[in-house]
Amino acid sequence: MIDVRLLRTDPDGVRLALARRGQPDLLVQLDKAAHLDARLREITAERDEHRRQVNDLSKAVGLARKAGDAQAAEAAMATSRELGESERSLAAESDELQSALHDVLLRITNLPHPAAPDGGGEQDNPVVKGPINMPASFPEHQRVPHWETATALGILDNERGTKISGAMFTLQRGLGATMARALCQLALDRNADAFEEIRPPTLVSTATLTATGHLPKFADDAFAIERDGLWAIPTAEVPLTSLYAGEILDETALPARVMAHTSCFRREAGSAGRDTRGMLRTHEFDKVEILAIAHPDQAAAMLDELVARCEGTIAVLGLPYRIIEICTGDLGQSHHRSFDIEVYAPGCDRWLEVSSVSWFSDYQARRADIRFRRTGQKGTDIAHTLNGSALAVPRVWAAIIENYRQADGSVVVPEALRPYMRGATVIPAT
RNA sequence: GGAACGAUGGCAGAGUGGCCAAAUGCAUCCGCCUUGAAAGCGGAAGCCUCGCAAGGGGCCGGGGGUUCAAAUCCCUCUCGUUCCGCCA
Repeated sequence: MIDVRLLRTDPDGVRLALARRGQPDLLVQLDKAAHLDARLREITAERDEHRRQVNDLSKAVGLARKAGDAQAAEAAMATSRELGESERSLAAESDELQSALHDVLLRITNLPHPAAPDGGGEQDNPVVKGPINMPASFPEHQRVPHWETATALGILDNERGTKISGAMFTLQRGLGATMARALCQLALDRNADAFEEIRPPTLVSTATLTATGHLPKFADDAFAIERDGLWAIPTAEVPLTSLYAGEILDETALPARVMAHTSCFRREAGSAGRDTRGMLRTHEFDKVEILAIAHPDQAAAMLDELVARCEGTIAVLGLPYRIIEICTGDLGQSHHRSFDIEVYAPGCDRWLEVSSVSWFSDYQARRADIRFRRTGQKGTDIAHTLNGSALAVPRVWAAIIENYRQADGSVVVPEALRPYMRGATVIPAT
């Protein structure tokens, strides 16, 4: 959530920042929030005054009783009873306003970072680095889509995956399955120098999925286990962000860095028929996520670090890649500033988004109530959260199959993965 | 799934209608002492919110109720612990 106080003290600034996203309705919601907030404060002040009087009278009753003055006690009780009536109705109104304001605020997006590039949508995202590792041209034998190569090699069996679970579920087998696991191991090992490995739950509560901004707006995108009130996580960002929810951290504990390898589940509602072949878009996939809970002053540098770490893993795999920055029109609800890493897949002839690194400012942390205490100072502050995909398996896996395909149809195992693949150097054509 | 007990400040833990924002201990911060530290001694200090301020209001797991007045009584939900049952 954005800070209501900022909306009070600098309404024009908030308005201008949000306007950069190019969604007129956001500004309507913003006005609604400002109006509700003003009304709420009016009512709350009035309610508080009534409460003060009731509190004073209650004390007076106790004192009068003790002094043996039954008549005075009785009089104070009568007055207090009357005040109680109006106090209750004011309190009810205040509660209503508060929950209405909360509902509106939950759906208002984060403010873009001033340096985030302006733009109307995906097509306006600028390339900020690369292409790197990009050959001048690709030989014909690399112009084969991964689903054809992998199926022929017997390492991808989507027919059976579909039999088991339905469309958009994949199944890797043999060295294909091993390579999927190897990719995760590589990503974990490359970040183990600074990140604590977590194995979080992959089914989470509604509160947890709300903290990251996935609810209430994007309920249709997540798999729900309604009977138990649980949701399947779309990314490890969800449980990792809530790791310290409701806690007050010591400033010296920041930045807190954690990582996790989990399955991720996405309904991909509305994308039926798109990218359904191969592994470009699936309901369930594996990913290693790295996440930091940082002091606001550390956040900008942390964003750079996360980008560098995610980029490093792609680079060590020898894949052609580039980095784009997400423009204001394409920025996700919770996002303050984001970079995507894209890998080129010659078989599909497409740039594939394989990693997204983002800074959420205090937007998620306010929802999750993650605070920190400055050493030697009173009070608490909201922390900042950042995260990035250290490695998302399916698209990287697909890009390897396409980029490392040889003329005989076999696929060379990238050097960096060999230690995790029992020494296999090639996935042989049978 | 059944039963019992529990949930209080950063942590531990008293408190069973008004004198309670709440004892005490640990941790924290400031000072004294010390070459420095520890120990010791003295002091400060919960969180949220409204307000320029003075000050006000709220918060004892969440929600509801009883009462002039609730951490305290009642209902309900959630979570935890232990025992039984089941089980990788």
